[in-house]
Amino acid sequence: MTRKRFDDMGCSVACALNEVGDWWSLLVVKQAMLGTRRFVDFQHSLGIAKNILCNRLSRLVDNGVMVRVDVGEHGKRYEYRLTDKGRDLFTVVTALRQWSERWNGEKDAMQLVDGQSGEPLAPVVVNNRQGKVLTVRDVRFVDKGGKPWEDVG
Amino acid sequence: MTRKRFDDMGCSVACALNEVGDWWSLLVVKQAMLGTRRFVDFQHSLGIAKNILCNRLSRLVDNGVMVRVDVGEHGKRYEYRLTDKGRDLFTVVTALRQWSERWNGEKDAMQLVDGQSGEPLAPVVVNNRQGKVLTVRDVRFVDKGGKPWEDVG
DNA sequence: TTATTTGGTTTCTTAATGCAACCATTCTGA
DNA sequence: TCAGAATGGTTGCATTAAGAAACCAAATAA
Repeated sequence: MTRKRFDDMGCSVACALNEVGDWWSLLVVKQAMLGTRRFVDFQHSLGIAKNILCNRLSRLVDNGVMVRVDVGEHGKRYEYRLTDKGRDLFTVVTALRQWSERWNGEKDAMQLVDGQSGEPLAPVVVNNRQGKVLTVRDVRFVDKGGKPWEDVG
Repeated sequence: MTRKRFDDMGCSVACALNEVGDWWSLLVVKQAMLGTRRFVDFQHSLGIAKNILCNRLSRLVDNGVMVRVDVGEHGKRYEYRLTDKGRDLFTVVTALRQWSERWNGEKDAMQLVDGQSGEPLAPVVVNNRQGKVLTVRDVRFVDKGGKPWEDVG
C-alpha cells in the first residue's frame, strides 16, 4: 500500500505534482533560485531535516529538476544546481508567492524585484494569444477533437 | 513532534505551501476549476480516499480557498465551491500544467483553451512593469530597505 | 596532525496516507 | 408508501512519510 501515484492519472497537473507536489520540494527549488547550492546551506536556511533534504535532492535530481555537480578536489564536495527544467519553475514559484502575498499578507522579509530597475514585478497572469487576461471563467476544457469536456458523474 | 510548520518561516512561498502544499490540495482545486462541486464527484474523478478528501475539503474551507454551500432541501446535500481566493490559484495551476506539458509531454487528454476563440492559451510568464519577460536570472531579492539579500551561510 | 566541515545513513517516534467497513440522512423509483 | 440507492461522512487498521537525534567516513582547514 504505497502512496497514490499521480503520474498515471491522465492529468498534467497531477503529473507535475508527482514530481514537486510534496511539502518540501518547491521550497528547495525556491531556495535554489535564491542562489543556495550547498547541502548544508539548504539545511540551515530551510530548517529541514538532513534525511528529508537528502531524499528531496535525490528526487529532484532523478526528475531532472536539479543536478549534482562535483566541486571537490578529490570528490565528496557537491553543489546542487537548477537545470533548465528547474529554472522553468520560476513562474510557478512566483505565482505562488504573489498569491500568498495577496491573500495572506506579505509575510516575507524579502521582496522580489526587477534586477535592472529594482521595481517590483508585475502580477503573474494567464493570457490568451492576443494578450487578454483570462480568469478561470474565461476558459474551457476540450478534448483532442475540440469537443467540450464532460464532468465525471 | 508534529509536521514542520511553514507559515512562520518568514517566506511567502512557504506560507502558501502551508495551505496547499500537500499532495492533494491543488488537485482538488484544479478539479473544482473544471466544474466539480460535489463530494462524490471529487472522489470519483480524483480517485481519492474519502477520509483524505474530507480532510482536504475541510482544510481548504478553513483556509478560505473553498466554501461549503448547503444545497439540500432539508440539509445534508452540499456543494464545495471555490472562493475568490481559490479562483485566484488559476495562475498557479495553469503555470504548473504548462510546465508539466513542456517537460513531461502532454499527458492530459484535455486541453485548456480560450472560451471565446477556442485557441490554446499563451504561456504563463513573469513580467516586469514594462511588460518585459523575466527569468530567474533577471531578478534580485532585496530586503525592506532595498538592500540585496545575503545568502544564509 | 588534529579538529572541523561536508554529506550523508541509521534508528526511533510521530504524522500522513490508503483501504475497507460502517452509519445516519436523504432522495428515488416502483 | 416503502425498499433501496445515493450522499457525506466517521472509524479502525496497515503502511509510508516526516522529524529529531545520533552516528560516520571522507575531505578540508587550522
